[in-house]
Amino acid sequence: MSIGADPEPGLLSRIVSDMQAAGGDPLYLKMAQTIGALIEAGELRGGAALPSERDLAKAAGCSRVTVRKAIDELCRKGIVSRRHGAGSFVAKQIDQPLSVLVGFTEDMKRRGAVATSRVLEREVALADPSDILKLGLSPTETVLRLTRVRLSDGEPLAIESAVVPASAIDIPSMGESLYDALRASGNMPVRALQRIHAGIATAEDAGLLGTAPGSPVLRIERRSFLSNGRAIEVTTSSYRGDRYDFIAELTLDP
Amino acid sequence: MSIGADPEPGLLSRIVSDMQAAGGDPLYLKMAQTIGALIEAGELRGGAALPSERDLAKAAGCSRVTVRKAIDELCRKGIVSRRHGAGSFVAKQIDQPLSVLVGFTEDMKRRGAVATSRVLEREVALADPSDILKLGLSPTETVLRLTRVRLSDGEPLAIESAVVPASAIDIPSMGESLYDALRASGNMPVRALQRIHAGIATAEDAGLLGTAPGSPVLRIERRSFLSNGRAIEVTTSSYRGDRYDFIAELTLDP
DNA sequence: AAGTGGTCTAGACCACTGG
DNA sequence: CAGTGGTCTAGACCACTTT
Repeated sequence: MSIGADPEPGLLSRIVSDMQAAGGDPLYLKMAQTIGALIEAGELRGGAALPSERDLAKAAGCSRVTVRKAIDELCRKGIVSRRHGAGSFVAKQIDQPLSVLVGFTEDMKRRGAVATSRVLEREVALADPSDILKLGLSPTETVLRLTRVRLSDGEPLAIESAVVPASAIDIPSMGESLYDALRASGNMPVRALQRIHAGIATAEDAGLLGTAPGSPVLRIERRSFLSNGRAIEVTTSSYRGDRYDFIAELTLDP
Repeated sequence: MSIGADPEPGLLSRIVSDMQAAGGDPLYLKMAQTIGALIEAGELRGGAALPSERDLAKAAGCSRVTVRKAIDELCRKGIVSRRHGAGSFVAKQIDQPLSVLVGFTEDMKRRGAVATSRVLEREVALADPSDILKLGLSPTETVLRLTRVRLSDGEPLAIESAVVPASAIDIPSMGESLYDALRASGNMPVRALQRIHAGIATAEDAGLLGTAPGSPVLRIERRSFLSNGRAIEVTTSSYRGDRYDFIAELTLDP
């Protein structure tokens, strides 16, 4: 037997004992979280074998169906892969899927920078026709329009203009992060579509971004949706082409 | 009862009878395909209710677990959404998730245009250090390097340079489409990461794309991977900023 | 209260991988 | 060959929505 590919001895009991600690989640999620934590903590290296589904079920005192749901979850996140007839293994390349729905603040944090911003415009106004169309509003609704220069480690990186229905956030208590405010009011989007194209900085863009007019910018229009499919945010941004890359993941089977 | 939200009468028998036709796939996939086909054919509109899981199981003569797996599949693709305690419904906005892994030819087809190309360079050569790094090759391996101007409906849209290990395709039989060749040799990637940023056209770019030097371009570097995680393709492209948008989907939970 | 999806069980058989 | 994941069953109870 090739030792490297076999489940680490004692792994089974580690998983089961750690699992007791988890909260009120369903059993299959607890198991997925427990195994996921062991992987993220580096205790299970890439390529390491998980215990077999039957062993996990026996040790955890649950059915194999439940174990399968737990491993399904880990496969969905891409941190475990299955091989029919062979076993389940920790995925080798934990290439962070960077196409995750986050706001500017979190995006910068993930890139190891600190986000700040300078507000250019902040108003509550009647939705204009374009907002009505993109957000699916009624013509009498009001929106918060927030235009900011976004800075990364103190350097201007983007001009961002966000529009959200005024009813979706508690404006007085809102801080720097729009997404924190959306989350606080239970309106955090779960999905977004981005349209990305290349443009060149206008004189105004250049002044705000500290670049030369005619320099390249990445223009991004983001529409974000709640889990019920309702649009909750439209943001248009212009990023400095020389300082920002957008990373997208594509998959074969949608 | 609100008629619009109830399952269409006769729907159950439609699903079950159509299901018999499907091939050797597992039962849950057959059911998912059958329902998915009804939705794509427009027979089930957005918001329409599916029959309950118990009804589907009874009508199809299978267990509810199997029905749930079928509906899981449809939910994963985003064409059905569940509401606990209420039912399962056809998703309202079948906003095609456009961030699907396809080559230029298929991308243009989906946008309703015809793709052609003009080959600038086509050679089999030793992998250079950059290829070795990005594709994980050994220094003695050879690669196919294919540089083309890509045209959409006859107009230049992009300059694309692809590198694949020579061992991964049958070069003599290869046609216009690199992805067709990869598929034919069983090396179709299932996943890719794209790095996208904005740039401006050099004089050479401009000449090939038929634009002015200094006009905006979208520079895309794509690395594609097989299901076993091995890198199979690196393509760098420059798209005309005025004629191409990249569309990406972001989700909250990776 | 009735009906829905969400979780879970304790089995079973099949298809595949590996020694 | 033994062991693995892949599919499937016939139930059960819980949590939630709707009427």
